[in-house]
Amino acid sequence: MAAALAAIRIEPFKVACSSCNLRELCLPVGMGGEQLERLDELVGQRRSVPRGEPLFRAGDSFQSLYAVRTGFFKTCVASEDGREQVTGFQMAGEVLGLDGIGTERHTCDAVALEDSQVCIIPYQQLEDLTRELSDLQRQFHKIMSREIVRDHGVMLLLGSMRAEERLAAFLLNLTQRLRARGFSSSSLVLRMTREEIGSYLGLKLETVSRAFSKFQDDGVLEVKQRQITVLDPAKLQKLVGNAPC
Amino acid sequence: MAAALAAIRIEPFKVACSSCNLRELCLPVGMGGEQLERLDELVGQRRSVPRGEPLFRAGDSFQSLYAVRTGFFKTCVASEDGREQVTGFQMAGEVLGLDGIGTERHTCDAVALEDSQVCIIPYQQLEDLTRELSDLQRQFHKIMSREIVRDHGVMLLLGSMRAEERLAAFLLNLTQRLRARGFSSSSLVLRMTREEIGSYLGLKLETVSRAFSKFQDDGVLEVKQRQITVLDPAKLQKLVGNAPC
DNA sequence: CGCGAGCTTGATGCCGATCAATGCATGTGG
DNA sequence: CCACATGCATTGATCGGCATCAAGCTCGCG
Repeated sequence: MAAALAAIRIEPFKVACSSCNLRELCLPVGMGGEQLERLDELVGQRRSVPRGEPLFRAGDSFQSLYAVRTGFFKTCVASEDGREQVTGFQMAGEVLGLDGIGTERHTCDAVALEDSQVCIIPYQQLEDLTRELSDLQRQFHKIMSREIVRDHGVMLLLGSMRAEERLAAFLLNLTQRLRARGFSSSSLVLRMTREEIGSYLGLKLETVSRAFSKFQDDGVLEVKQRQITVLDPAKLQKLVGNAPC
Repeated sequence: MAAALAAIRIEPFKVACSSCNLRELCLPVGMGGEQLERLDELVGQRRSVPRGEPLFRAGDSFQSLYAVRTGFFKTCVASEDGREQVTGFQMAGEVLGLDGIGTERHTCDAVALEDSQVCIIPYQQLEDLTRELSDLQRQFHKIMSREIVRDHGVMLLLGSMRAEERLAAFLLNLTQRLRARGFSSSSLVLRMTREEIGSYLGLKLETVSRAFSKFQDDGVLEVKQRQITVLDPAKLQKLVGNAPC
């Protein structure tokens, strides 16, 4: 109970989009001057989410979107009969909670995979502000649209790729997003378990593990538990899409 | 060439959302009076798309969204190496083209599965109007959000269901949407081939065919080519989600 | 130090892919 | 009007990739 309360503590101090180093990746893309000031008024609070704790759960009433400031999240949906599917992993600058707009309730769980912080974006106020700032409106719509396109990519992966192709595509996607944030694209630490990767990719954890081992044997990766080094990015790229059919 | 020109002919006469019998399913949900008039100004043109022809293709410049007025569409994405994945089937009242907002180019093909008509919703003008009409803005955001939620559902299906569960889930989804449009939910004519169903569900056409035959043997369905009758909806419902694990 | 969560690796089995043949409806040209 | 072509669907036989079951390993942590 105490832990649950701690999990939803809200940071009282202000954070400014205008001084955030993620502004080129996040909601403020392409905005300047006065627009950024207006956005600063909107996004006034952070929230800390300890590792393993939910930011929100399916069924929760929808009030806000969240921009990841630091840390790493997963989102997962469940069917009535208890099956779970990880639908995405989110890192700094990415937006969480878009699923809640349609029904005014969240439809998935968002769980921190490490100690994280998010910026709270009150949705009603965001809608009000996007009616004034067309650049913000445009950017918000783009974020939603890209989420749809990303989901289509995952469908393609789940519907037509074999296990090793899926893992290769997943790793390439991760390294690409890390590079966009100024991190090395050849060395990364996975924040999620094999089981979570497997759930995302529609595979069992053993299959994920075997694929990692295979990539290591083939000299594509070095794998030390969650510490991954990409030795041969070109070969990894080729592994995605040498269709057998 | 003549056929291509015919495919993009635009109907010159006006159609009004205010008098459309799909308005409770489409963009105008929850709007009345003056708002509907404004929407009528925006959505002024239809376009006919003959069976088999694309409404748009991946790579096309994005200008408009489309609301299906009559007919039936599929959307599909392709990877560089030529694999295809059907990402959805759209019927009357559903919106096509949301994928294009993010990059200002369409990222998937939308193809008519029967002779169809769509209403053209010029995107720039829609953005302008949503800045004035908060009800329209809200509804538009809900449509995008629900598309995201729908995609998550497909991921769950592709990532964790077995063949027969997938087909059962697909059929239940179809009948539900048909019922919402006033059609019988026990008798339906599929507008897509077994191969297209298979692509959507991550299965081969033979597997789809076998699952249909199995359902017929079990007395759940009557299957005559594309004419499907649901004999036992409860059993169909149970087929989704008796997880083996 | 020992426990437990997470990871690796091996052996086996099953579901769905693949290959192949046949059936069925629609349409077309002689 | 029939012969034939064509596209789609069904069904059977076989194969392979991934799931499943099981055992041992690694590492962080109380």
